[in-house]
Amino acid sequence: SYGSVFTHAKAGMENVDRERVARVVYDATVGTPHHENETRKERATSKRIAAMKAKGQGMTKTEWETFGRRADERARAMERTRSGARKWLVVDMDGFYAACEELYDPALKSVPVGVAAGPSSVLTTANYVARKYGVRAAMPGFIAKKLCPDLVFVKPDFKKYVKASNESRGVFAQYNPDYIAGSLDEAYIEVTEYCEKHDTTMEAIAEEIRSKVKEATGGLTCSVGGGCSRRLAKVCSDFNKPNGQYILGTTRDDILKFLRDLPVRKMYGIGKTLERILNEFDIKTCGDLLAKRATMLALFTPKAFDFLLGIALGIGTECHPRETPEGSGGRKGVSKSETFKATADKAYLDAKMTELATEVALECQRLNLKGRMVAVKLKRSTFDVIQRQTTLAGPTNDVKTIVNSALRLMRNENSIGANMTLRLVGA
DNA sequence: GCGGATCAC
DNA sequence: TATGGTGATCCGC
Ligand SMILES: Nc1ccn([C@H]2C[C@H](O)[C@@H](COP(=O)(O)OP(=O)(O)OP(=O)(O)O)O2)c(=O)n1
Ligand SMILES: [Mg+2]
Repeated sequence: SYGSVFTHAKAGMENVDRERVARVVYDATVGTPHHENETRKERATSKRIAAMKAKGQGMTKTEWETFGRRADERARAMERTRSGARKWLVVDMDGFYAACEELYDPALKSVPVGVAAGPSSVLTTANYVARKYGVRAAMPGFIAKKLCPDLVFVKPDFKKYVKASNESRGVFAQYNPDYIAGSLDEAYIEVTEYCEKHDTTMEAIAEEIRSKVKEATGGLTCSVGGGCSRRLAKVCSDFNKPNGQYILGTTRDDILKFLRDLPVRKMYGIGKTLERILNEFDIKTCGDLLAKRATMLALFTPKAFDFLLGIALGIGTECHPRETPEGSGGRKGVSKSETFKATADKAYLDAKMTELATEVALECQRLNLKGRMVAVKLKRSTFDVIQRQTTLAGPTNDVKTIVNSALRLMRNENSIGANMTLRLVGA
């Protein structure tokens, strides 16, 4: 495994013994179905990389020069759209679920805490005491426990998180009622007008917000990033985490200097796989990304190229999504899924699917939404995921229609060849 | 339109 | 012993 998920830098994990983490994770995981599935996916990525490299090597010098010129032209075109006029803040709570739990049980503050449904489930987050051991979100509880035997598990309690979230949002609304709620613990706030009207700065507002959020939530800390786009503000929110802030200057110079040595993995939208692909082309930082723009143009799709070039230049996401056509839409899906002890028992799987599809339909009714498509998700005991979908005659939130479609989709798969042993179903 | 894959949180 | 749940997007066909 290239292991980037559990070993790459995250706030509060700068001094972690990464060798030890990698070893413990590997020892606990090697040979398991989950690990087999991970290596299968990695092989697929290797193949993808090989195809990209072959494409690059098959190109003539002239072709490369053309890509170079075109990439430069795209960069110049993007530069013409550069604007440092907007002011965005991103607020992100520190160790959110764990910090909420500490409010209700202050004794947890001094011990390592992981928030998970159980030791064989994965952690939704860990407090900063636990992070020193390499314990973090998305890590299975039993591995976290190996890294940190004193780890205390706390079960997630969403009521607490929704309450704290609402309290913090009350603060954000004071600066812009049209703030964008990312998740429960994160918000994008455009303060361009507020700064004008009140003759103030992002720095000052960030200080205020941090103080007011702490007050409003009864003690939760957050970190704030600021910049001239949502993308830059977002990456800055992590820069001085926890309980810190970083405001990036808004000139081209400020931005390119900041990006030059910033690992690409820090940017929203670049995950473990894309990081690995970029690394194969000797791209580790956003600065590398800019330097290798010709390679990017030659090997990635136009959309992916634009995305990467935007990251390299620090351009894009300056405006409120409301100002763009795509951004103004509402919710696009409702789903329920559940993991259980793997089984091929058709009666059990049918009952589970019926239960979940019913919940989806009722949730749609509650939200006053109708769906044009029903999809089911099946995860085999080998961890590979199968999705099947069907487009309905017309939009519906009728329980019978949705349940029957879901059952048909699942049974159809389950009748092909041998019965599947499943560990998860969803609709 | 469908299915696989990736990503964020 | 054991690896979550929800929502979204993109790509290739
Ligand atoms: N794989 C994940 C990641 C996060 N979360 C939940 C729990 C987190 O508390 C919350 C916020 O996610 P963050 O990425 O902001 O992480 P934290 O707030 O926990 O820590 P940090 O201080 O790094 O922001 O979302 C989750 O359920 N599953
Ligand atoms: Mg957070």
